[in-house]
Amino acid sequence: MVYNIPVSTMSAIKEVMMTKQRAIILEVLRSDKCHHTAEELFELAKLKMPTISRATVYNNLHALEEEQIIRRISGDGGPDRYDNSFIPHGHLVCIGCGRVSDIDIPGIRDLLCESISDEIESYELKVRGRCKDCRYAAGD
Amino acid sequence: MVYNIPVSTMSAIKEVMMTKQRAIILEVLRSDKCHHTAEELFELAKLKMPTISRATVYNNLHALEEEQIIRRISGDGGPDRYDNSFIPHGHLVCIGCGRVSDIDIPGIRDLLCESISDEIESYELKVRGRCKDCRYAAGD
DNA sequence: AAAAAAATTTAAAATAATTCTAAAAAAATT
DNA sequence: AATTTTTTTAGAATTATTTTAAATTTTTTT
Repeated sequence: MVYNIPVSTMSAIKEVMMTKQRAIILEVLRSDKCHHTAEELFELAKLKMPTISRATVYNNLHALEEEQIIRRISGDGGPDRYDNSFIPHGHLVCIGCGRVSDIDIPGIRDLLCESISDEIESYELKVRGRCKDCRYAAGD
Repeated sequence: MVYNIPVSTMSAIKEVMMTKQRAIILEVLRSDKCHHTAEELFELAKLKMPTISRATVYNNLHALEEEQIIRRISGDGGPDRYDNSFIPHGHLVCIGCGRVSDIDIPGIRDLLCESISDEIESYELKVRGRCKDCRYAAGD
């Protein structure tokens, strides 16, 4: 079986090989909106391919990051997490339940460029506050 | 010698003991605008007290963070760094020289509160771009 | 299609950063 | 001054990640 398929989501950074393992890792990454750790992704990938190795998960996560397909979110105490989108956006780390969700902050890129009077390469924004679910549960 | 002095910079979170070690760690943290790693702070503290232990540096950094005197900046690949201010503000991670500097983004807190329609506890913002020095060196 | 070369995967060892532990020391309280 | 509490210390343990080198898979060359 031949897997030499250019990865579709990217605007041709490099011609990239799609192995079975890499396909599974991407599939798992895209299967929910969660921001999983490498270890979690390893466990989830194992359900689909029990022989997959932890190092392969790390290897591919690095490669996918390099190829600008996914983005690493530096861990807040715990291990790093991975976002299945490369486009920078904010993350809400819930002080209630601990979950990490995406938030869109319109106009932030321009605001940041203004602040450093230059173009920015990317940004990482983590907001600590309560997520919608936790606010609702608290009756606000 | 008695060190039971409430820490001045905080709005009384808890009555906190000021040991020699803790004073040195704070002193080192405040001696420059750099955002040092725990290991760097340990080395700098050793210059002032050669017997200080690495665990003490970690202990105190955690305690100071808990007491809202300093803030931990989660490491971007490397180890975590510490900011001698507790007040959230942006950090510019220079893609040229790698240094981490403070940036002020006016109005960001309100923008973030709007985005999650709630008060926020804090935020962490890392912008990847070129610092003033590197822009200057490049002739822009 | 076979052989050779290149890239990827694997399992395990190594490393880096941080946390834990238990005993010693220092400080606070009685 | 004796007791209790807190902090420090050095080293062991743990966690997350990276490295290694051999095995496997895939691609390229013949």
